[in-house]
Order: sequence, then structure tokens, then C-alpha cells
Amino acid sequence: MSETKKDRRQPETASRQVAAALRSAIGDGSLAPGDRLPSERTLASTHGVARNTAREAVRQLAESGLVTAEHGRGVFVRVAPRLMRFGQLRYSKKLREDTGVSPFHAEVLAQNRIPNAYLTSIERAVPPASVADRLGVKVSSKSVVRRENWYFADGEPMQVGLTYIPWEIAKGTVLARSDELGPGDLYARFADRGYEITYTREEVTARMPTPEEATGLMLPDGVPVLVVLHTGLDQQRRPFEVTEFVMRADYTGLDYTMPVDAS
Amino acid sequence: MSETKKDRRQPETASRQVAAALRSAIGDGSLAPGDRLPSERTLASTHGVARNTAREAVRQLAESGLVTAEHGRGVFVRVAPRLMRFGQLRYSKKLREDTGVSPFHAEVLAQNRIPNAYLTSIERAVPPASVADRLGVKVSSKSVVRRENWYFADGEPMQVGLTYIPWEIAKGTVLARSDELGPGDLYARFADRGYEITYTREEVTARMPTPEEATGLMLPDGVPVLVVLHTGLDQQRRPFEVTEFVMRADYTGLDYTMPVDAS
DNA sequence: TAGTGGTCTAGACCACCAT
DNA sequence: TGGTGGTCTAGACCACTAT
Repeated sequence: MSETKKDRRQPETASRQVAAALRSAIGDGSLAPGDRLPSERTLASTHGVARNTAREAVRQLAESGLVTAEHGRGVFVRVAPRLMRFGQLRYSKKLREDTGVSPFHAEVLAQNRIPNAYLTSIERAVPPASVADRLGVKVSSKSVVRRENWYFADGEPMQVGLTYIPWEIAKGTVLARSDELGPGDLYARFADRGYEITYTREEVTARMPTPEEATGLMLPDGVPVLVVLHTGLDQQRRPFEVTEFVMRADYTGLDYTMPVDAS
Repeated sequence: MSETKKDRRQPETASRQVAAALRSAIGDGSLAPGDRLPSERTLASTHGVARNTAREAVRQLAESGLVTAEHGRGVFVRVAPRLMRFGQLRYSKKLREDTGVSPFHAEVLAQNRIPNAYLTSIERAVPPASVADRLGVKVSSKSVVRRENWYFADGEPMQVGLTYIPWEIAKGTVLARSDELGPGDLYARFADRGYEITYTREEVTARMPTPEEATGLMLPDGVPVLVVLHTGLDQQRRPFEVTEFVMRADYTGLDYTMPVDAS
């Protein structure tokens, strides 16, 4: 390639050497998933460095998601998590009618895990610009209903979803006021009102979590979040709902299969 | 919700207070994108803390991608980057014939940026298990050709792609030996051989970069990567190619629009 | 050469956890 | 109560950048 590539081999600092030693111990199995690392003070003395240096080495491993520190207990090798998959069929009518539950519940049940979801708030709100764009509503008034949901598998938080529904659609319905949506959940209620979800648009990015997200999702250090801006479209491709999902990236994967020519 | 929620308000440590002060200075515009922060030594003395503490505050900002440290120069407020979007149509025949270039080139040109791509290696190789799975080839022999490509926009590295092609398909063709693929690029050559890309499966995850990826992609601290495992399928849904893309998440987004019922 | 970030030392006190 | 990680101090030397 034509770019002048700087030769930046990493310098062999003390903390990197300690980190490398730990990495290889994890790699060859002498430190198995779930095992506790030697304490920072032990690492310091065995490697002949200051505690801060040993600590920096541990920080490097935590940053790349290899280990997790637990205050007062120790530092542990992370166990490889099961990956959840969110695919194209998750909004299909068939899935909804076969299972009678929400897409999330169906997915988690299919993996023999126990799903839970909690609606933590419903309120009429001013939509963020990105949402107003996609729904075609005004950004300057309380033109949407905002529903905040938290999703768990086996008691562990997996994702947060902020669903925005135009007030004109939600007004006077269960969508605007209740967490009891009945059989088939959210998309069945949209169908009742004439909005059958037919297309879905998903815009995906990733970033590091905010401190609030990190605590709320109980994220270990060094785990990013996937952010999915999902738009539900009806038969005439009219948008009727936007949901922003924030999902822990270490437990979540997305799986899309599509024809390459638009339909 | 039924979960007992620990009240973990963040303790107001000294480093967090310094970080908060910097965050609000960035927020209210007194530190604009591109500006240099006060030096660590200056921050330490103005806030009455040790340099290590000021440094920790800066580290917290860097971790969340707000600032970037440059050795010997200073710490700078990051400028919001333009986001590139990789969507569903990128493999369509129409795009290929209209533009005559690869999907990546077309996308970057559409944003008035200058694309570059370099093939850095071609070799016959043993496929990783995930790739062998999806291609339906043996994992234990050199059953694939592996092509490594680096992609740039305006000279900045955007992504790396590792393309795996079954040896049976690539054998004796330009796919196995050349970076000169001719008009329409890779997928046009597959079409020549009877493999017209018709469906694409994309499995998306995110994680922190490895140290090698961080240097190679010139990633600032705190920027995760999107990992897309892309499978190209022909008219009969036979897989003929798998590419693993590693993309910097701060510059990249994915955009999928699909019918909710499978086709 | 002066100023910057990068790393390190050798201490100290605190909060948390298991016993 | 003793050991753990979390944070902090007050120094020090090195590597890099600009002048």
C-alpha cells in the first residue's frame, strides 16, 4: 500500500510484560474461565514491580474484555457468554401467532433461557431529532409516546429499548397507557389499529456505553454496546414506530439475511 | 421491576470531579472540537490534585471517546466524524453495473470522499471454523483462498476485510491470484463463474479492537469495532464466499431495510 | 530546549467481601 | 478481621513534539 506505515511496535513496558504473562496463562488454560487472578499485590511482588504497575496490566486485560474486577473479591477470567441472535423474522406475523409472545421472549425461550421484560415508564414526550426524522413528526412538541423497556435473560439485563409512537396513533389506546399489551404484545396491538408491520429498517452502530448504561446493564469494563435504531413500517411503507435498542455487545449478535436487490 | 436494584450512585471521587468539569466545558462549547485541553500538570495544579489523578480524569474521557491524547502534543477534543453507511443494496447488480466499481468505492464516492483499497495478501489457507461452517468446506485442509483487503476513505483506514473463497471456485481464476479484478470488481467475477450474488447473510457483533487492530486502523482510545461476518449466497442459496469485516465503529454504521417475512 | 503525554515507584487510606 | 480492589499522593525518568 502507498501509505507510509509508521513502525509502531509496542514498547515492552513492565505493565505490558505482566499483561502478556497473564494473557498467555489464560490462553494456555492455566487460568481457566471463572478462575481468580493473583491479587494485584501478589502480581506486583512476583513480577518485581510496583502495585500500580501490576494494576495497569490488569486494566489492560479488563479493557479488552478478558477479565473482570470485582471489588473486594478479586479479578476473574471472563467466561465466554452465549450469544443471542436477533434476526429478520423477529417481527414476522407467523412468529407472533405461533408463540403469542414478544419477539424478545420468543428468542430467549428458544435458547432455553428465562426471559423477563419490564416496562419502566410511559410518557408523552418530545422526540429526539433522529426519531422525529424517521417518524415524520414534529420535533418541537410532545408528538410521541415514549415507552422504556428493560429486557432480561436468566435475570441478567440484556438490552434497553426506547419505543416512540406518534401520539396520533397511540392516543386513547393501550399503547399510551399500559404495560399489559395482551397476546402477541406490541405489534399485535399495532395490527389491531391497522398498522401491520411489513418492513423493518435497522440502523446499527456501536460505541462505548455511557456510565449510566454501564451500571444499568451491569456491564464489565471493556464491553461496548450495540445501538440499533429500528423503524417499523406498514404495508404502504409508512413508519409508525421507532425503537432505539441499546444492547450489550458481548451477549448479543444480529443476524440479517436479505435479498441483495431491494423489494 | 422485581430485581433488587443496587443504589450505585457513582462516588464523587476527585478524578470524576475533574472529568465532570472537563465534560461540561466540552458540553457548553468553551472547549470546542479540535481544542487542546489544559495539560495534565496544569489540570493537577488548578484542581489541587496530583498529576496521576488529573491523568485518570483524562483517561475517563478518552475511554468514552470524547478526547484523544497525542504524545508530546496534548489532549484534544475529538471532532464528530462523518458516519458512513453500509446498507443492503451494496451488493446489488444494479449498483455494480451503474458504477462499475466495488461496493466500498461506490459508497465512499457517494459521500464525496476519496476511496482507496489495497489487497495486502492472497493465499491458499485453512479456513477458521466459523468460515468453514458457512461455506460448507473442510476445516482441516487448505480448502479456501484467503484475500485480505484494507479500505480507506480520504486516506484514513476504515475497515479490513478477510474474504474466503472455496478453492474449488477460485482455482485457476483471477480470484486466486490477482488484485486486478477488472470492471465490477469481485462480485462481477463471481457472476462470470455462475455465482450471481442473490442473498446476503450478515452476522453483526461489536467488541473492543485487538492491539493490532487498534494500531492498524489508527483507532483512538475508546472506539470499538463492528465485526460483520458476511456470507454471499447465489440463486439457489448456495454460499460461495464469506468475508469478515472489521470496521471502526465511530465512522461506520450499517443500514438494513427488509421485509419482516422471509423470502 | 522546554513542554507534553507515557510510565513507573513506594507509599497511603478507603470500600467491599468473606470468614 | 484480613485480604481484595479503588483511589490518591508526590515524586521520578523517558519519549515525543514544537520552537
